[in-house]
Amino acid sequence: MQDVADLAHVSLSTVSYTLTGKRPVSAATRARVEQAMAQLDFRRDPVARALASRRTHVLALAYPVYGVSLGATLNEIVQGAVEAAREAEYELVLWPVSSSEPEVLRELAAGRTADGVLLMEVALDDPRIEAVESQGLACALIGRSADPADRVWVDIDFEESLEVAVDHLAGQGHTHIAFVNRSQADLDAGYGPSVRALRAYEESMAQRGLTPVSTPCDVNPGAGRRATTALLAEHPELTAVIVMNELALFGVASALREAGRSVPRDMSVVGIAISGEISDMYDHPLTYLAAPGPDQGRRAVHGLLEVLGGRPAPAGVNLPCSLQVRETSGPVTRLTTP
Amino acid sequence: MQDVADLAHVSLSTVSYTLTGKRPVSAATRARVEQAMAQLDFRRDPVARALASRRTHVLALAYPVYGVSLGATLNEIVQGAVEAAREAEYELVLWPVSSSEPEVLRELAAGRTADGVLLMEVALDDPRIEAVESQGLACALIGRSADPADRVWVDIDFEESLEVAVDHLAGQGHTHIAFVNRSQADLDAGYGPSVRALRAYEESMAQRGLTPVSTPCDVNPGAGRRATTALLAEHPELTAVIVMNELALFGVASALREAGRSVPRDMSVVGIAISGEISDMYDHPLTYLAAPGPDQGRRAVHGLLEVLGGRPAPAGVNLPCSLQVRETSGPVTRLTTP
DNA sequence: CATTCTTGTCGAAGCGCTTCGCGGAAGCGC
DNA sequence: GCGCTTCCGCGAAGCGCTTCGACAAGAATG
Repeated sequence: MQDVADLAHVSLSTVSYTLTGKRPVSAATRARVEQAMAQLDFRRDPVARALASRRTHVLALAYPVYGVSLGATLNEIVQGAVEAAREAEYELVLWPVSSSEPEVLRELAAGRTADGVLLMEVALDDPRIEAVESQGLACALIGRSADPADRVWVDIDFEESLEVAVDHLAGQGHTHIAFVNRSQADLDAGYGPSVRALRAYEESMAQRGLTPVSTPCDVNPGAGRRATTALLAEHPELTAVIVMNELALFGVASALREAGRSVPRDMSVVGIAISGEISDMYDHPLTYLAAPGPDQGRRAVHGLLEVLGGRPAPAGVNLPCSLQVRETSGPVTRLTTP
Repeated sequence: MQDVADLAHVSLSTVSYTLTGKRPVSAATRARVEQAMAQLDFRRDPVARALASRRTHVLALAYPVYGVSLGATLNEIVQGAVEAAREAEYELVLWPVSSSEPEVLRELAAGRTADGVLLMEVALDDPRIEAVESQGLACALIGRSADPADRVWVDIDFEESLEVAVDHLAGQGHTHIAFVNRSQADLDAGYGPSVRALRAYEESMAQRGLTPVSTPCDVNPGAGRRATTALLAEHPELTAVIVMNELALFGVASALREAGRSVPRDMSVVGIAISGEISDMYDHPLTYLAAPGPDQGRRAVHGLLEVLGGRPAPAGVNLPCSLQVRETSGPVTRLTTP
């Protein structure tokens, strides 16, 4: 940095000020400094900068490496977050921690190698929040906690999503619509998405005078197949199924095939809160409600930056999923005998 | 740190030396210092430490966030790496970068916020290697490059794995064994695992005078189903299939079910280089060659630390997969008519 | 007993930046 | 022409550590 200053015939502090913009620098000086920096291929040292300014310009995202979700949906969020961070000249790193080991997260936060932390897959009562905040770091939630007041959070509007899905199917004449949720364990743990989606599904059905039929389902194709097979056996009158479970979707497909139900002639399938990438992997082009993945990541980062900037903490948002009508949903064409 | 020194009646540098161990400190002094640290709940600042010592004590793992692999297998590697790093008092962070954007990686490396970088899913000619090394950072490869000489790498022994798989099946009387590989795109890109596994499969078959039958297959259940269906149509004499494709496995299962082939009575299935978690998700307990995931991560970290420590760069290793015989493989029970 | 090591500790000089206080040079009104 | 403010730039003091040279003791050596 001193070299740059010398070359531009200014003092070292002036170079710093042109870089940080924290004090005015005349256009002429700025030009000379920038020229010198380019000439010397100067890049300021993030470590020294962090030490002097007490800001690392790093945002950490607690990345759940334990557990078997399909990367795609998680990674869309990461991608959005990375982009948003990059635009704000922040660096985003992933901290590999399981949600069940808040102490590890606490240690990481104590090191203060990041200015703020993004938490994904937040449970209703998530110990990680306290772990981060106890170290004085800002934190933003992707998915929301039990008491989201006064905190930055970004979540999916499950209420609306299920309403839209049910509406789409009901509008096509379906009256027997099932819902395949995430695992029973999630439900028991009070994991937001499972709980809220189930409730929303039941309400949407009730409003139309329809009887809800739902089942929890582990996140894997085999479980999806078994759950669907069981559902069909018990409720042969079903003509549509809503699935909020990435991996189970594939099992649903095979169960339907085995049951001799063709899609969408005999049976409509709608995915909830999944990424486009998953839908592309499906047998037929899948009708689904696209998760606002990248946008979630982006907004969470923005929220976090607001907090870091000392601005009033913005409230949380529920982002809508957008309905993508493809080829797995259609009007009822075969009358079922209940 | 000065507070600790005062409380222990020693100088600041002595505190530092008891922490780093770079100079001898008498047992008595050490005890006093440690007591003082405990009393004050002192934790040294990683940022200041990094600035002064030019060592961040951080290892970065380039984490491929684009692309749809199933988290499980990737994450086993991460877990192993995290543990190994933690044991060595290093911190492991994930840098979210796609393998197709080496410039991003170069920028990250230029910031020198990590001492070394782990690269996963290395292609035969991977531009990321140069991107990292050009910035003077050490790097270790998980999967190996075209010219792995003089570099730290950890890979899976595909040669042995396929030999073991073929041997296991041939030993049970199978003579018509197919191989479902990863995508054609991987094969074209010269992605090590696909290429080496295919070659190894063909050699193992040839050695026994058997005719190899293989197919590339995109990494998703639908593709797996189609590939298997096609395989069975063209080679009805098949009685076994080896699958090196996590997601396709599930499609293989449905295709077999649809073709009326029961497993393992009519057909044996063996997974290659997959994690236990995936196998658990399979319909029946799957016979598979377990990827040495955690061990790969662990060894890569150790290798990287050796290099950082200035020790002679250890050569690479091919780690074996261990055969886990479960219920999807068994002797031929029905004679096929070719 | 003088000399050379060894061992344990200290003070001070950085690491590469940010930031604070200060002051010179314009620009302004009267 | 005088004080006044405003605009820019400078020097220096850190940020919280590591590390180097120096230096007392005591141990080992001849």
